[in-house]
Amino acid sequence: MAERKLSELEGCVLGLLWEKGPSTPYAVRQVFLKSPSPQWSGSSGAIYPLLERLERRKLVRSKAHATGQRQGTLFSLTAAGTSAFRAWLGPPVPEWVIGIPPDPLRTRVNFLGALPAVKRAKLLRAARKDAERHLHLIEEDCRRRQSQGAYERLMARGALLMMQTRCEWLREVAEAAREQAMRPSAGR
Amino acid sequence: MAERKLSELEGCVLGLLWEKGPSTPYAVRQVFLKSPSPQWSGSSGAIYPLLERLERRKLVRSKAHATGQRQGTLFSLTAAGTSAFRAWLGPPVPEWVIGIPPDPLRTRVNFLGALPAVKRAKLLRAARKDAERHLHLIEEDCRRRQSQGAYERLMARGALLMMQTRCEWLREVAEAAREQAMRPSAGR
DNA sequence: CCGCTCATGTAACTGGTTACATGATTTA
DNA sequence: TAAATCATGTAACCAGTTACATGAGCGG
Repeated sequence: MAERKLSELEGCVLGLLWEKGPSTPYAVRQVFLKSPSPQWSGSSGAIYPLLERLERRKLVRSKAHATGQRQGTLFSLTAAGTSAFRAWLGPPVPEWVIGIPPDPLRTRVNFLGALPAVKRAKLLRAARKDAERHLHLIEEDCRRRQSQGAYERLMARGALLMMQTRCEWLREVAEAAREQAMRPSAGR
Repeated sequence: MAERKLSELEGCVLGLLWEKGPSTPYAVRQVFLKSPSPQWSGSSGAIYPLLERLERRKLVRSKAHATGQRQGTLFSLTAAGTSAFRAWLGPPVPEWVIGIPPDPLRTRVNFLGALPAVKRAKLLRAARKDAERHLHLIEEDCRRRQSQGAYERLMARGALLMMQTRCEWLREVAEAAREQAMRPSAGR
């Protein structure tokens, strides 16, 4: 035993195979490409080698699969793959999975003082508008998923709650910035 | 012009130099090492080469700096570095910065159906406890930052709000899972 | 039949990671 | 002075990225 542990993307791909059954690499990619919050590009350069890796580790098995002239490969979970996937899921769930994920917007807010007041206001205005728009996207995605399983729905709901909080927080930030600008001793 | 654009970590490091003034690589590392939500390891293998990169691009300037027998380098922002940093901050802020950041816990919830009910319950119990603990950490960090600048505080507040939402969401998930378990046709 | 999109891949690069090495400084 | 840890670095590795290549299927 003592196999090298799965990367996050590898865990996800195993999960997709579990969820959707035997799939082509292309089908796997589409899930990532179409996701509303794309944490991975879903590029072929990521997926194809990854599946080969998993096959070498016997977590996945491949089967030739041709549609017409075009030939491809269908991948499915092995028993070992299934249990590796369950182990990846947890428990236990590692610390860093529980903790708050990194957020590039938060770090930018940290440095907002580096901008002249005008740019700062402009940034926040744009950010709030875009965030609001993104929120609608997620709401829609959430609604679309009502037909799916309980946990898919709960995941989507998680994204929704996060995005709502994000918007409220941005409102607070913008408000604070506005107050800041009123005071004479602003700007750096 | 048309310089290659800054990575997220590069932007952060420039920001730290802006915030703290001339710093040694070691000092920069400490910020990442001590951060309560470590999105980067802050390893020397990341920071030293990064600063060299930035120096080659003239965004940063280095100065020999010895304390006693030990010699090191002090890095500071150049004018070009300052404006590159401001440009990185935005506006405009790229889409993916606005959108909800990826969250490994959310993806795990998506696949929760793959676990037997007992493990699922156990996972959620542990996750909620750990999340609650993490929340306290962040609350504390938040309190500690009250003395700092407005935007540092707002960043910390953002983290706090997110973590609170995370905890509430986890409660929902656990509740839904409990209901699920009650119904006879559960488990896969 | 021409061009567009679908589907399957490969290759080069890169921004990080972990692990290791080394000498200075502090502490027991 | 021996052990710990501080501070500075280097080297090998790696999981992703973008960019490119190729042929199938299909709509005009």
